[in-house]
Amino acid sequence: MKQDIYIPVRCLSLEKTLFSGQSFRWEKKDEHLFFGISGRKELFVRQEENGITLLSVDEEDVPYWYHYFDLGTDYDAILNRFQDETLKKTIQIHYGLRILRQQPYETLITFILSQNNNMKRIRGLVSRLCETWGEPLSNGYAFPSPLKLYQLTEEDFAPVRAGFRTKYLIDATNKVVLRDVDLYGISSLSYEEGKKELLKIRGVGEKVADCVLLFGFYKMEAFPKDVWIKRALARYYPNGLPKSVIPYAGIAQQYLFEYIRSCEEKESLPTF
DNA sequence: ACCCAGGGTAACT
DNA sequence: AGTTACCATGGG
Repeated sequence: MKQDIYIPVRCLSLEKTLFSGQSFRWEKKDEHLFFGISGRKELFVRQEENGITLLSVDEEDVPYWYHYFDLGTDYDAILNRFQDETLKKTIQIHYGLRILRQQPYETLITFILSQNNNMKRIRGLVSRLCETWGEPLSNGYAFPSPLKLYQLTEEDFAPVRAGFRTKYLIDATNKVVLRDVDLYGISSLSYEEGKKELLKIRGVGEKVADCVLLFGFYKMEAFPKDVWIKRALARYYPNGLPKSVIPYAGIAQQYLFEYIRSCEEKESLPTF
């Protein structure tokens, strides 16, 4: 039985959360309506005043999306730890931004594809990967499973047009399927041990590993340093982040990412 | 035509 | 341990 489920929640802006460069599988349908796919599940979701409405959703899928949007976490309590001037300003502007709890393999592959690439093109790569190798759903395509992509060749991925990233994608899938990398075991590992595991994959370095740990495993101390975050650190935190921020550095990172990217004085920023 | 993009690797000092 | 050219591709 499909039905609309309204869930009240504070501090959740779908617009900010879904288009903040952590997921590449969401579309904006109109002012308040969004459509996206996670794994093999599709969702239409509407922004409400004080919450969201899951539209025409199977009752058994509600816990999945509750977990995906991390609705059990009190974001106000976390954001209250951010008391320095810069972070307070980022929260003022980008309040409602959250970290999604995405699927590990999906996150691993999309962030391998993200390297030395821009967000618009990453969306294109991910969508072509799903269209080529993912199962068709009602309104789009599922993210292909590791077994589905296992033993595919570079030519099989040609339609994706991922360039030099294709061989990394292949290596990641091989290692996950053959258990050279125990991807799903990372859930029960510490941040450091999980990172060590991910770094076994070719094409996965510090930054991509941190993205996977943060967006795919919800390790909130992970702090991915892309070119934008490096600019923000150089500019606002030459001496590092405040102590109280460290345990939730990943969330601070996401706010800083949005903030520095929307900064109008781009010309004055170092390029790294 | 040129520069850059939610970087990583290999080959250098 | 810290730099640097190179990697495919396409948008601005």
